[in-house]
Amino acid sequence: MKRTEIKSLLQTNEFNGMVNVKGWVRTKRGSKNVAFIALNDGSTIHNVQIVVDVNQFDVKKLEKVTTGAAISVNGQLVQSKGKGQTVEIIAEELEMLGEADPNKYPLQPKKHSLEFLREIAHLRFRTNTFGAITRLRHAMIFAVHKFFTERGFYNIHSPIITGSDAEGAGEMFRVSVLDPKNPPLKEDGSIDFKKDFFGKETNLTVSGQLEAELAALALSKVYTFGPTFRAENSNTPRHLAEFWMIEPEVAFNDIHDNMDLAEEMLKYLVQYALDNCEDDLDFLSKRQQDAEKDKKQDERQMELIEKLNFVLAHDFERITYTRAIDILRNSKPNKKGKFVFPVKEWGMDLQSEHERYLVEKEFKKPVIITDYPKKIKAFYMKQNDDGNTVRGMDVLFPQIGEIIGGSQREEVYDKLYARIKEMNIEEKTLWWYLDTRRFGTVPHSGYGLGFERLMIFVSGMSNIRDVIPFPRTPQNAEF
RNA sequence: UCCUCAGUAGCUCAGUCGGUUAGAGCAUCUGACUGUUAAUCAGAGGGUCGUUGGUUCGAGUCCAACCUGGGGAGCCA
Repeated sequence: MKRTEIKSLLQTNEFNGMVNVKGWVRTKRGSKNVAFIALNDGSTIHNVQIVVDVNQFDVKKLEKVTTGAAISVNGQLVQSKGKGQTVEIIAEELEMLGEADPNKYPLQPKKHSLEFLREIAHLRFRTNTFGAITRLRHAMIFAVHKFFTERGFYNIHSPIITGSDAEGAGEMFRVSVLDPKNPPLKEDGSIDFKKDFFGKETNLTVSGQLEAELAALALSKVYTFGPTFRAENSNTPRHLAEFWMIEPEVAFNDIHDNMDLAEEMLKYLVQYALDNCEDDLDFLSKRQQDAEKDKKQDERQMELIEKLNFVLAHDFERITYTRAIDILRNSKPNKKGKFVFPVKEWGMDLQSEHERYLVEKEFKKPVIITDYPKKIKAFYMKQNDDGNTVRGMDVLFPQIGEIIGGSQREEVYDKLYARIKEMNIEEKTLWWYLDTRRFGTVPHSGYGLGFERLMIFVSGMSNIRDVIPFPRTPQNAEF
């Protein structure tokens, strides 16, 4: 008999005949004559209830039906007599697919801490929370491709192994096939990477931006969505060593078009989640509300779905770095000396306490900051006429901080070249990038969205390690 | 990497001023119960107190180092 997914079973209105369901047991409870099995197959967060007339089944077989076991059940689909569910299955045949010894199986029908579940990441898919996150994550991946496809973008697979640390975005993971104990050496004693696989030193990518720019300067609208690797020793709830990044790059777009695209995309993704993941968001909302109970009143977050709707309903605040500094300088916490890093002069980098203040206290909604001092930003950002600032933009979200970083790119060869020299970047490794400014260069813009940071926001989870199946962080690559 | 908090049963935690045989809830097991909703009720089993060293007549408790985890900071998306 063909398996029916629980998701479609629960939506059915037809109650005639047998069905087959397969899945994993969440709980079994009952009395002398009747037992109830809550079964889940991952197609939805909801379980289907299996009703078992204990007297019609082998006692030993039923004993093995414990939390975590996989079973297949044939039975009549009927309207439920009990409260709490509309339909249920009256079991006629029950087949054990895979037992789960209750004395060894670590998941119990009770609440587990997220820290504990991280230690059993191979099994945490089987919890409501991680089922919901996994389905939501898929929906967001799909929505990203849908958004860009609907707008005429082409997806680019930028290389994962790269030969240059072009962006200077962070420490890199080396890719090498040389014997680490006995590498070939040059005469001066340094490692001879000419003998390595690619004939040069190579690393895992820290960004697909530069390659995306090359494609944008031919196809006009492109985006990448791939894995990104940073070997920074970052230990925070917002950083991963391996994460997924979305990087659109658009020819002929200026910084304002870029902001429009970023805001439109974020709102599209949030709307898509609300439209397509209602059940999972409801669960995640309850989960979050539960977690919030332990926090102080003023530290509590807005309810998840309310928060998502709030973002949709309001325009992001767009301010320049200069204005941000003005606001911060005159803010109460700055005057009262509450900031760990007091805001004094123009030119300083904004600390996360400052970004937080702007987003959570001053504007109470997402904020886009533009026109940063060129000293604190990357070499490729378009220089303004004032000579001091560049057309960079950071989109700041509550709790997360920087969810998007982007800019209009410097398209004028001489200016870009001068900046490369100023910042002591090896121009030899960037000849191909510079070439695009020599042949048919045009203004263009783009940005990078950290996919897991988006997931934090949409799911209401507070730690980035809980929105990716197998997080890679310093000292942790177990699964 | 820095600051800070924590590590006690399968899980979540309590453990007073350093003092007898280290406790609870949940989970598990056994029994009871005619439809339960994280079922309920009764009982039972379950411990290298993160590791190593030190102080002490005596350490879960005090000290040191290390390991692991949380939160904050930096780096950034």
